[in-house]
This record gives sequence, C-alpha cells and structure tokens, in this order.
Amino acid sequence: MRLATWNVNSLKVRLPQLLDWLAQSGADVACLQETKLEDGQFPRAELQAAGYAAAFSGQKTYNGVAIVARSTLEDVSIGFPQEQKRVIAATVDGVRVVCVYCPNGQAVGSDKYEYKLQWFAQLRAWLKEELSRHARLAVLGDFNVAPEDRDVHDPKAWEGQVHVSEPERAAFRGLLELGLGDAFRLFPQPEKSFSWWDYRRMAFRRNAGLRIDQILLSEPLAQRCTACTIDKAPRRHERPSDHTPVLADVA
DNA sequence: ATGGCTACGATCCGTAGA
Repeated sequence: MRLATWNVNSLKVRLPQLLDWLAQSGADVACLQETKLEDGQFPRAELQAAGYAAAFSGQKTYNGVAIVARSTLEDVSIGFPQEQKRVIAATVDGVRVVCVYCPNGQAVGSDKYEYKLQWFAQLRAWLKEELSRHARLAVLGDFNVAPEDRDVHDPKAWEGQVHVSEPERAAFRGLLELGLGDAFRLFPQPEKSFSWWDYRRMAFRRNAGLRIDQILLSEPLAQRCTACTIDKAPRRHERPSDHTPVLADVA
C-alpha cells in the first residue's frame, strides 16, 4: 500500500497536476492539504473518473484537507472540533489514515504561534484516542515543523525561528512519544532532503528548503514500512505548489 | 535594509502562507 501526502496549495489550481501525479506515482492513498475549497466545490467527479474516492473537509480561501483513495473510505471523521478545517481521518483497507494541516504559526511569540502550540496539544490528545482504537494508524500531512537541524537548509539562519523553535519541536516529539515513527527517518536518506521551498529567491533551485511534511506510522505499520521518499518532480512543474509530495510504502 | 512569490478575494492592495 502506497501512502502519500501533498500540500497542494489550492486544489483548484493544482487539480491537473494532482491527476497527473496520481497516475504516475502509484499512490493508493493521498492526503491533501490547503485545498482552499468549500465542500461544494470539491472536484469529486474528476477524481472519481481517475479511480479515486474522496473524503474532504474544506473552507474558502484557507486550509482545507482531503483524503483520496483507490479503495473505499470508511468511518470518516473530521477530527477534533475546530473552525479551521485542518484534520480529516478515514479507514482505508484496514489502515486508519489521518490527514493533518498543522497551523503555520507565523512568528514566534505571535498569537498564531500560541494557537499552533495549543493546536498541537489538542492533536496529541486526539491522536492518543485514535491510537487506542486503531493499532494500524498513519498520520500524514504538513506539520509545519522541521523536527531536526538536518531538516533545515541553513540551521544557523533559521535558529529559533518559527517551524524550528524548540517548543514546536517538542510538540512534534510529543506526537512521536505516542508511539509513532517518522517514516522518512526509518531509512538512510540523502542529505539536505526537503519537502518545501519558498517561492521567492529561487529557493528550490538553491535547495533552500525545509522538511516539514511528514508521514508518521504506528509501530505495526512502521515494522512493515519498506520505503519512504520525497518526490521532487512536481516542484519542477510550471506553477508548482511550494510543497512537494512525500510517499511511504507499507507491505 | 527584512523584501523577495503565489493564491485569494477584495479591488487595482491586503492577508496569509512558511
């Protein structure tokens, strides 16, 4: 089973790229973030024609998450109560799939930063509950945290900044402490592997990025995980998302 | 010096992202 996550930064703009990528990547399940679409605008028919069912929770302009899958999506849940549409979960082929779009946090010390830390505490509590019911659980998404310095192109320049600050990293580790593993770090990886690059200053060409999109696997899934990779190809397209997909294979 | 892109929904600039 091939699981994937991709912050598409507007599904309306990126739908053609998503359909191409689904056909090429072999993804069985794809978690999408920043769809920026109300549910009535979700391109259900286009995805269905491509062979994917979908569960989605969206809003206009901001946020919005979706899970698309070749198999049936069962027991769909929109996660913990919230105005911002950032969490959706479904069971696919016996795997509990949780799609998250964690808050950005804007700047350390801002109201949005405090919201981000509180949000992670809520997510942790909610995931703990989900894990008690689902041994085979995967959390995929844009966590907006680079867990370690090796996930940052220039750790010195980023030191203490939002996405790498110690409280954010502690919040991320708090999720791992529930018994989840960062699939990407289960395997040897190339140095300077990132999943996001700023649109400005030719950041992608300079590989000035962050690894802020992750796939977390519960122990039974981590033991069966055979690969985890970042697919940089979509970031090279015309009009790309600033994020690129991350994939994990689970036997 | 603190911007630089991109998407969006509002107007022809502001907000947000990371």
